Amino acid sequence: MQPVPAFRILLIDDHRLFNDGVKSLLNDQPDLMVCGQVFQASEVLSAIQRTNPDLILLDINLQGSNGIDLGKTILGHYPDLRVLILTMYSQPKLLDETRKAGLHGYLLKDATTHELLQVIREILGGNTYFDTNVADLSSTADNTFSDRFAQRLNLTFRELEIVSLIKEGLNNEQIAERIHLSIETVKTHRKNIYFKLDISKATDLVRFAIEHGL
Amino acid sequence: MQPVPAFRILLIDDHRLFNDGVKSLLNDQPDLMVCGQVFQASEVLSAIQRTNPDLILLDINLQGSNGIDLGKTILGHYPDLRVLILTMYSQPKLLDETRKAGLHGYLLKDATTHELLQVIREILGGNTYFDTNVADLSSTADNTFSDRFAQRLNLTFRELEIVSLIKEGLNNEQIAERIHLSIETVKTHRKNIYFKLDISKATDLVRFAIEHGL
DNA sequence: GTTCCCATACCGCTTTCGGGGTATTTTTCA
DNA sequence: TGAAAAATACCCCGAAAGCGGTATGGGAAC
Repeated sequence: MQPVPAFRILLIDDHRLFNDGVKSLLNDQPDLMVCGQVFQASEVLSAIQRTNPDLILLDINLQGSNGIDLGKTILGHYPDLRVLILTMYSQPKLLDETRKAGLHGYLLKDATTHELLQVIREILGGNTYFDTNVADLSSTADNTFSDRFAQRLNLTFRELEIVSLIKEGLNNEQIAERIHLSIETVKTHRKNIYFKLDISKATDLVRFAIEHGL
Repeated sequence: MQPVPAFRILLIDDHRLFNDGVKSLLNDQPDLMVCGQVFQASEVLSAIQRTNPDLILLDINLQGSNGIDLGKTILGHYPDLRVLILTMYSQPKLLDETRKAGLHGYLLKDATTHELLQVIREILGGNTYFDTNVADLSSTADNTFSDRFAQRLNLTFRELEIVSLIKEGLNNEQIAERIHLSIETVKTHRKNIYFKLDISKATDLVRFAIEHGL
């Protein structure tokens, strides 16, 4: 019936409806088939053994564990498997962890179906894909984000340092202590940062910093 | 072609993949059809007018706004519409809010497809359905991401609303205007939020909100 | 039917932030 | 070797946030 065997995909997501929905979407594709669905982290390894998948779609938010660690575990046992993280979390930190864990992709759940299919085929073809919508960094991120943003937004290194500390929740006094400056200097830097980013308060800065992975 | 016209269903969920998945599931049913998909709260009313649905499947966690309020608004404009909340949040309080808002159902996203179809038909038949699996999660604090729920569960609905507005960058005055409260009340809520989350300032809150997808 | 929680609202007081400046010393680099 | 940019530092002042209270009405819960 199937002239070329389809790629086998295992879905791991404790949201059954999402799981079912993706299954339905994927099974519409002639070259892809869902070989199994898992709703709990504990069942993953046995399901892999049973269903022999080529690719695993893995949610981060699993009951009892987190998807990135689970992905790492899976690769430890089955190094040839491809693993794509599929998540609602648009967090550069998580994307970074995913990359560092050696997983093959990170896609947001608000991607379109078309994007999902593209990414799946990309990964099955041996490439990786890390959603650029998570942060403004290209898929070939070899240099630090800071450098890129420093240039783009004309933030100096000192300013970036202070952005980072503000993001961490330090106030002017704490920042001054931490990097051995006068509070007044910190305030000056802060003012300059606000001016350059065209914002007016710390909450804006935190949002900006997190959204841009600073 | 269709001897009996199918019920028309409008999907509102900013997770496109979930949206597409459910669409695919529903369109497999002869008596149901997805008449439209909406990814943003702002587009809902015009989409209803355009697509003339019988039932709306509504996520709670829409960017910026919240599904329950949106559902209430929808019923205000279209009282004959049926609205089913479809959410990942297993919170009795939210279920309760849904019921009080006069919406017709509350189903968890980890329901099975079969359950979803059953519930949809139940609601289209004039009944309501409120998921009995909605558990008090206060006891299950085990995995990495449970803090997202655990901590969030301590926040009341009003508090969550204010968290969201603070995250958006509004100050007390603006929040007070937006949701028609006294500034003093907003300050009180803010204090309570800080206490519950064990933080002390707005930047901490923004970080918390973003990291936890609020 | 009383107790607890939530949402509402106010007061006073202190600290921090944000916006307006100015100014000196390094560093960079053309 | 100069000019520009970066880093440092200070002043004033008003606005906002944060912290300590107290209080009341309405539901929900038990």
